[in-house]
Amino acid sequence: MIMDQALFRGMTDREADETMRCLKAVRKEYSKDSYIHHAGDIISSLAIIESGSVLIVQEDFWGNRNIIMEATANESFGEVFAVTRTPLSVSVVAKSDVTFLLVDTDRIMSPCSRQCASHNTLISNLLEDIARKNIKLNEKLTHVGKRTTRDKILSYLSSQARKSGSDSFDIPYNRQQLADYLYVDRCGLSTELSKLQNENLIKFNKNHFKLLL
Amino acid sequence: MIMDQALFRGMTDREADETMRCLKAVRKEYSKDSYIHHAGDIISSLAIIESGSVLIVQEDFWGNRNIIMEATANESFGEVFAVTRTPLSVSVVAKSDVTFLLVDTDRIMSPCSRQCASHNTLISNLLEDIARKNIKLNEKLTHVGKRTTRDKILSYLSSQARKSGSDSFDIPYNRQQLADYLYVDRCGLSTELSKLQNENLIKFNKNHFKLLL
DNA sequence: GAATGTATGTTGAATTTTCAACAAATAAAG
DNA sequence: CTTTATTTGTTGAAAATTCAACATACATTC
Repeated sequence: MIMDQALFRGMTDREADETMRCLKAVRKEYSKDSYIHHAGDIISSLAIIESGSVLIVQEDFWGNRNIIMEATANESFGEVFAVTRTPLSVSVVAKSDVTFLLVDTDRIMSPCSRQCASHNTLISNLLEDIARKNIKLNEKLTHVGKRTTRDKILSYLSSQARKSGSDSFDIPYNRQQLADYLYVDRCGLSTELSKLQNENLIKFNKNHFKLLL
Repeated sequence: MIMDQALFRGMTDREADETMRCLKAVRKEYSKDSYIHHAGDIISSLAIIESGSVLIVQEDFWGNRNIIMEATANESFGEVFAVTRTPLSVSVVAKSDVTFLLVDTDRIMSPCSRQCASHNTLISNLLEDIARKNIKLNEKLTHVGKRTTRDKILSYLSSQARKSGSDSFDIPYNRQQLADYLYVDRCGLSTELSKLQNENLIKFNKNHFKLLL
């Protein structure tokens, strides 16, 4: 269902459909392993995945390849590059056979002749999505920016405590996932968590944590 | 001049002024060291600084204070939190006496009665700014996410090479700034750069770099 | 051009992180 | 309940980072 897509929040299925037609969205198909975008390309459309999935990959000067993330059905990609017309710093590759809708962001941003209300909703949703991603990135950066595993942990736990509004809360990651998120070694993470517990700064059990003053 | 502000790109001074009135922007004054926003607050307006400057600070559970960034005249703050209505993860403090314009983001996002063209420009600019910030954050994260100083450097230099479109380019930082950006020790950075040069992977002189195959 | 200041590079010791191998606890499957 | 798989914790050695102190190069000012 197309309206499961975040960009269509607050629209009925009919409205979403109509908006896509009004914006002249184009359906594209790519077969597994083919390149959808190459690093350096300048794109003018965002893509909404209908089926299949894509990999966002980065290749450095010496050819080392790195998977940044995966996007799958009902997710989108390319928004920020399309909106800013910045040359892509990543490539996009079809992980499986994939179909998606391409929507020109200029068309999204300029008012349409029929003044449809869903058009404004779409713009709001796009802005909100990007802003939300922005907050997440900023947050991660403040954790990751700490020099030691200990400080990364404390920064992360502080922020989770604030979000939950309590000094006692669950985190959405297991140890390996938390280590990946903070860019540290899982063993080092476990060790440091144990130390923090011994020093009575925190208490934890599985993914439930409590901060102590 | 108000139109020096990024959000007013493409508008005349008169248009910018008119738009601000149309959006019922409110002028606020805060005196040095007073809190403009507290972490946890939910805000609905972005702020455009007219004079003075503010500090975006973060305080963790144990009370450690950390300056994230500074914003000064003609810059703005609060956009992403206002747009998403996410509780602030930071506080905003007046670094000096400061005046700014508060603009409600709901009003920005909903079409105004007079259908002014600058209104659409404003929305575009806002979206573009946030998207651009997003790209910067993502980029930094891919560098910072590497585990070793060496890999951080190579990731950063690769991306600069791509941006410049050449294997030979200047970087906009001195050593200390680059170290800060990559969250590493300046001495370690210098050492690693020298190693890379000895291994004939790169050549550099001051802030000019060349990547070698 | 001497003196001062700033940016960069170098070194070794102390600290921290990673890595590998394994132990213990918990969950899932038969 | 037993077996198997998965997650988490622990340890010590190797590798990398930080830190402090200093050397060198370069630019600026008087």
